[in-house]
Amino acid sequence: MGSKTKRITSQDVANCAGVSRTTVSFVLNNVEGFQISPETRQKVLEAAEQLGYVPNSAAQTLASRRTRAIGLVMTRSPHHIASDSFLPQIIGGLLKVTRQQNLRLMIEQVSAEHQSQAYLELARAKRIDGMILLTPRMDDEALRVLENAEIPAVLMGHLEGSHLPSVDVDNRAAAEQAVLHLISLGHRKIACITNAPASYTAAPQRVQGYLDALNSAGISPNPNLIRYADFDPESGFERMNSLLQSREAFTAVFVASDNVAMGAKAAIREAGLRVPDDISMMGFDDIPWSKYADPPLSAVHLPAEALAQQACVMLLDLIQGQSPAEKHLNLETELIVRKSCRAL
Amino acid sequence: MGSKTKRITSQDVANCAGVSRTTVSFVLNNVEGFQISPETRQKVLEAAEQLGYVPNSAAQTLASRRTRAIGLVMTRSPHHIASDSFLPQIIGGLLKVTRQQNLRLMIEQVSAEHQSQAYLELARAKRIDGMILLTPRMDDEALRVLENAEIPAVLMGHLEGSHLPSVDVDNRAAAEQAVLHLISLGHRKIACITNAPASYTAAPQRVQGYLDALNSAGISPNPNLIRYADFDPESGFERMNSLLQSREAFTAVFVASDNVAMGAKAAIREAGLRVPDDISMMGFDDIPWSKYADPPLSAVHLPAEALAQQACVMLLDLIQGQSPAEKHLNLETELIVRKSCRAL
DNA sequence: TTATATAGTTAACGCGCGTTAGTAAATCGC
DNA sequence: GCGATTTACTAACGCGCGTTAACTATATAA
Repeated sequence: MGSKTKRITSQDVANCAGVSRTTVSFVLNNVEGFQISPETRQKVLEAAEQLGYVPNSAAQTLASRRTRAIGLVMTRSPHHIASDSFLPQIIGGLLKVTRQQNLRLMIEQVSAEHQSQAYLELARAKRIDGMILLTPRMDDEALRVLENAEIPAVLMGHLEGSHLPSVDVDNRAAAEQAVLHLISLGHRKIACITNAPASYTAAPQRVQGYLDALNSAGISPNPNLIRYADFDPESGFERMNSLLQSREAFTAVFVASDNVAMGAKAAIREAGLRVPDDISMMGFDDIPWSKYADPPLSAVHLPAEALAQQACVMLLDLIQGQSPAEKHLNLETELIVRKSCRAL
Repeated sequence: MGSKTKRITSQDVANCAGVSRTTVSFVLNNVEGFQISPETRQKVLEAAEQLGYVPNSAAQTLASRRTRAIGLVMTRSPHHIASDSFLPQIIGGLLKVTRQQNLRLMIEQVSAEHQSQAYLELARAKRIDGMILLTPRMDDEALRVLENAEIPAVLMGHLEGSHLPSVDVDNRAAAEQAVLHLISLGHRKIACITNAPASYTAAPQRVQGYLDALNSAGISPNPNLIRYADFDPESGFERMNSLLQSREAFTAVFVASDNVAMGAKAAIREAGLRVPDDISMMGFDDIPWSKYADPPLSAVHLPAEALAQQACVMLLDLIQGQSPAEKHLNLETELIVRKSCRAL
């Protein structure tokens, strides 16, 4: 355990086992097509075990041109990341796959300023074999560059007109379903607070679902009842205050993010109103805390872990040169009815 | 932008600029002690820019023996990670530092089974220059191995008897302060639900603070009022139910994790009781949602981002061979009084 | 004028490993 | 018993870069 022990290389293992380094490599990597006698194999494995040999991954990468690592790339600021109630589920889902496939997971945050270069450099530097892109923005020009490059990448979310493979839910349909539920309870004046600014694709999609639900019920949408939030509870708090102060009447609100909904609910409470007695609330995402909120929040369940896992699987296909079975995978959502909506 | 463009190496840059590869390396890495004429430097920079040269990090690592990457190592299961309301703050804090230092961040999850090897292999594989260890467990023998190895590592949390540098808060004192606040409001029958099983160091420390507060107020602790939760809201829900069903009387509860507290609060509500009217609740961590809970949760504020940043800074010192200024850094906590505790 | 320092640059080695082309010995067919 | 095959292994190259030692040309000192 001394600290001056030299690094153990495959050459050391070879010497110890009395074979060549090539043989060590063949044995340890289970290379097909080369015959290794059982006793030689055994000797090598024992030597490696005894010396505590761990291959140097930089050398492996350099020689094999594969890093065995993938990147999770986020475009949001560290501040927003800190209150992202969704991230743990994503990371948990990714870790499940990466551990089982013996991959490493790298977290990258690229800022809006140097996006155009960031993606490319990430892959060109060969730190990762491919990447999963979180919450893409429609105005992200760097993504266009990615499409023309040879870099394996999977989108979590959907980007209109992009050929990048993607994993997503049908945001529009899910939002429509949620709002239809409110309508079925008798609500007709329904407000909407988005999850994010309009430049993030999911936001307008969910708004569209909201509008479609209203239209299909013969309710003409009131633009004054729509607010665009910005991911965090603070923004939900503000937007709800804005709605309440607008003096537009509404009996229910569809908040396209549970995280934002937490803030919105606080604003309702501070205004002396109650959920669902005065205002019914429908969320979106079904984060782990929604179930324990007061009242328990009805919401569209987003299969976050499954999304992450599927994205990871697709990415692995891409890395291995196979185009994935489905280029744009849509996972199922589910409407979870709890106690935040009441019938009129 | 063709996909068949060969990788651009420093040799290409050298050829393009009409100099040697060595000169390219000197210019691009700003190596001291070698004089490069301004015009040569300029030529190299232009060539690199024009060709879109991005150094291959595997080759850099192999040659320089530095990865410019650090790892965040968690021992908890992917399932627990998914509901960790704390993780985003940690990652956000780390990203701030790593971006500014041009480092990469790797997320690792080591399972309890092969812990003993895991830490060592991580570093020996030279994927990372050092690591930050989250929520260490007291019975983690692999950590002992780390201490004797030459691997830069910083603990987030404290481990009794470990010489590993650490960043933490004074859990005992913070918990004591929180419970003293309850006592000052007149509570004398105070229950306690921990954040985690006793094997995670922070849990017993916070319990100790709870006990110290009671003792200093001349209240003899009731062991029947203590429950050990398991990180997530579910466990909080269960433990609170267990407390309520025990028929032991209590007017307040100290929950040593806001995340757990959310579940506990739901249990109280489902039992037909109210916070703070029937039971006052004091949390710990002050996660971003506590402020928006109903009622807003009083809690000890844990400077999560700052903890992450400090851990990162210490780790960088370690990697550069300097022992950090303070080996065991304790950051300040703050008692945030909101509306979940009432005076008796 | 000769020795010496300095500025500017490069040849060449090594980091640790994957992999191809090849070698030597054992086995086989007839 | 001799070439043809199979079995078991290895020498040697290259991945792309950092870095040391050396080399050339010019300026300075003796």
